[in-house]
Amino acid sequence: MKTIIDIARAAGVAKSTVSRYLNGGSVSEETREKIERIIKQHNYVPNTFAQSLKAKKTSIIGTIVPRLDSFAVSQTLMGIDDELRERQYQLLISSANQDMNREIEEIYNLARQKISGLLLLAAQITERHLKAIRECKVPAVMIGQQHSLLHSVVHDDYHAGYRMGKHILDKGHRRIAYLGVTEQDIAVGVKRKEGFRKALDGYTGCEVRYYESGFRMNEAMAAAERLLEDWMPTIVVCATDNIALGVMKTAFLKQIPIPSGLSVTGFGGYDVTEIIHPALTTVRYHYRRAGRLAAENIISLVNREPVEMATVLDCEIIGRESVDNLQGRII
Amino acid sequence: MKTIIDIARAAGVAKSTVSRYLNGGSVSEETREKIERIIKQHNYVPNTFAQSLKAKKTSIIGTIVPRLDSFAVSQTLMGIDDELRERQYQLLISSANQDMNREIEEIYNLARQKISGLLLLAAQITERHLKAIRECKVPAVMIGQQHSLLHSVVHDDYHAGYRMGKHILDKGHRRIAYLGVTEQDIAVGVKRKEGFRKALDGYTGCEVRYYESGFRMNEAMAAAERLLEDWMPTIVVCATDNIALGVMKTAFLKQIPIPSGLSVTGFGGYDVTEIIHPALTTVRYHYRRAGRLAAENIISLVNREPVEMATVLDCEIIGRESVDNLQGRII
DNA sequence: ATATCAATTGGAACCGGTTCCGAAGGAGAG
DNA sequence: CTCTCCTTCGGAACCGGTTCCAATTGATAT
Repeated sequence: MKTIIDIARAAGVAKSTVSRYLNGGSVSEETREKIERIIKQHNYVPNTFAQSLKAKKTSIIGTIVPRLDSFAVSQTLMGIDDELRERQYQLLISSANQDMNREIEEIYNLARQKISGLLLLAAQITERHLKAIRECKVPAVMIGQQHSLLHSVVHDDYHAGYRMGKHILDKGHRRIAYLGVTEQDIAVGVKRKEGFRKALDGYTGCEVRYYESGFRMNEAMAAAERLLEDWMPTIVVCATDNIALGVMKTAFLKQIPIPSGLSVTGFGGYDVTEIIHPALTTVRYHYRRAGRLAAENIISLVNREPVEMATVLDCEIIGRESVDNLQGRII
Repeated sequence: MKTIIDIARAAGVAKSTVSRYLNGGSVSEETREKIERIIKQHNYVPNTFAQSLKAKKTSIIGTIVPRLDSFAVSQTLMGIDDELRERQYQLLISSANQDMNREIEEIYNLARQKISGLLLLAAQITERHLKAIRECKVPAVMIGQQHSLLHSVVHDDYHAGYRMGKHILDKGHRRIAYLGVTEQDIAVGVKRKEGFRKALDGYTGCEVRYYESGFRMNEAMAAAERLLEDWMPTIVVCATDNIALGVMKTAFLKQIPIPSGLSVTGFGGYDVTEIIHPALTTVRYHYRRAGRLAAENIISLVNREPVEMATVLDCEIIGRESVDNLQGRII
């Protein structure tokens, strides 16, 4: 591998001159051309370590994700990748594999690699997260969750819940089950439910019951089992698409036709929701755009430009076949 | 940030001694303890750039993937991550975003970062891939595709096809459509089909027709449309789960009941295939294990240990509801 | 007591860049 | 013609580690 000294020698100049050429310092037209030619000829590429060693930082943005096998995560990553690539930053992905301790570990780990910014996709932000970010003195942007002390790019979960509430009311549903998740997850467990509750607020002649499930399919199926034994609503509004898929599966197994016997909705806009039959009514989130925006914001932070604390992305209802229109029967 | 000199001064030794302590050289018990205490106290961590600069390599394994939003890819990555983490290697993921030029670019790019090994998930291996790997002098392991000049970890696509063929014959199907993909993709386009063909070989009273589709859902739906207008088989064997999902969707839209009106199968063992209704008969591939093995192999290569050129993983049929059993009717 | 040897340690060079500083040379002003 | 000033360039220090080599020390063998 060629070094800057080889180039300098071949060009008959000092290595500081080559360095200056590379970094846009003042170099005469003549030497500029000479160096350029020689660099091409040897196809020389500067050693990134030597550069980073002196500079004490890199152009790497570290991204910690809870897991890799999730539609939301991979879409978001693609958005991040798009933006970073255009802006000449490197993306370093690190999976915490659903383990919060590892999330914290990875923050320190990435800091060791002198990443210049951190993007964090996490379900919860704890004191330990904050401590790690503070200690590492690394600019950070959260995606998907909001926190008063951190910059973030979030989806408008409250409105998503609200719109979903209005949507199913429009469709004539009045016996409603809401299958949510733990309130430890602010975005999914609290905001969506609050928006939903608000939409139904003051609606008389409307019965709503709230249930809770885990995030995984099999937990959702078990929860659906319990729910449907407890009560028979006309619709189950699920806090995520995965939960909705679990409910649908349970309904199929119980020979309950969807949507005529039971309507189901989700949140997320996952690809599969369109593929399955009947297609699932859900809320589309703009993951990819969120990733892009987060990448933009972290770059701004790295360059010490001002960035608003929370960037909120809108989302939209996608009405599909999994919700029956009861309007006719009710009137 | 503390440097090795701070530690050396605080411990009253030379920095070479501290370095020796860190790298397991000969250090007396006494100084060992002293240095250990001081390192903990300052919580010092060596600068990775300075280390890599001298060592001229890293403990990073670069992985190039064609895209991030694929079940197979994310599962494989998780397997790679598991193994690398255990073995103290770092994983650097790079997405080529379905663009082959970018695959090549990324090889050079990763080489610049002095990765010590390369894992490559790609649909095709061209001369340019080989050239890049050769030029960068980086050990590489391919995943999912085989090539005579490169180490690889592959799934046994031929047998997968063969077993699928036998399976549907067992179920009594004799009017069979095979919906494949381009033969540029050796594993998916050629191997699966060959195994399948072999299974049906010599079976009299059996009509098989071969069709081709793209990899994406909407291409699959269009292909299914043409196929079903052309001919009405009892089963469509699809080269991937995604294509199978497209066929199922088309069947639903055409009001053809599955499996009583048409059976469908896929390859891949994607999660969704179990969730949908009816659940899809498919072949389960061990992506995660493939990732792990590839990681193991690349580490061996990095350490100049011998590794067999091709590691082949078995896969298994998962018979589910999307295939009707015609056996009774035929007898 | 002295020669031999292994274990331990410090000093210096090195990895491949960046950056500061001062010198050289040419152009324009007085 | 001389004095500034600006542009261009080389030299040297530095970033934070690793590693080679030589020196020191203490123990063992002779």
